[in-house]
Amino acid sequence: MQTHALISIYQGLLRQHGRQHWWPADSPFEVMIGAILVQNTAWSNVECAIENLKTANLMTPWAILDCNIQVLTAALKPSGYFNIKAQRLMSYCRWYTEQGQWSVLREYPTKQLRNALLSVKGIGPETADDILLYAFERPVFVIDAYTRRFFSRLQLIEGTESYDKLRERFENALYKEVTLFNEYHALIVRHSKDICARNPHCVSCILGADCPSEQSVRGNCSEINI
DNA sequence: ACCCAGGGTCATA
DNA sequence: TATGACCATGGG
Repeated sequence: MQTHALISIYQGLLRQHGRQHWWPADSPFEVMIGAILVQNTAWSNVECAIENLKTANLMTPWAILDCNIQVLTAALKPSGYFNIKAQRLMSYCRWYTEQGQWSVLREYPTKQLRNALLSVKGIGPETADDILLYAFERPVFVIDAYTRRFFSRLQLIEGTESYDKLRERFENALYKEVTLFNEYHALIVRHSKDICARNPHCVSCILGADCPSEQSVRGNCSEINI
């Protein structure tokens, strides 16, 4: 993976979209909840569910563990997969409180914390990395569907590589800085939703001046020079 | 009416 | 290891 290409793409995204200030949440625990609820789901739906949780006073792991599963399920309805996600929140909160919650977990080395997260049923590699990066502020590079599509259109990856292989490639090519990884992933998501989401041929729109968004929406984006 | 969204698990081959 | 079915709502 070429470091220079990744940096210039990042700079292009940042210039076009500005800082994203992720993750949109009031607390690290809310980040964790959001990371589980957003699995294969539009964020706008997750926002509704999080509002429901706040209204029902269910934004602490203890409140969730104590509540009726049907109450939890009802609150999660707008985010889809509500039966599964209610169970995933429960099992996550059980793990989280039994491990000693924030004050204990924050002391774990990143690798150990990642393995611990992956041991929870319902937490896969991407959700674990969302939590590591945006709640625990560890320098891990999140790989999601947008990231695969974006970089495979730029022909910098094949796209079918394993999750961990891709993650290591990006992490090895960049300075392991939390703020860089935070903004980079947020910018890829923002960019993908904003401009390229429904256009299979839009590979770029990265250098805003070369590829105005209106043009890209019509499918006429020019190839980017990295 | 379709398609997709900031995935993960489980059953099969 | 690698596909496929399943989970379910809301917006384009």
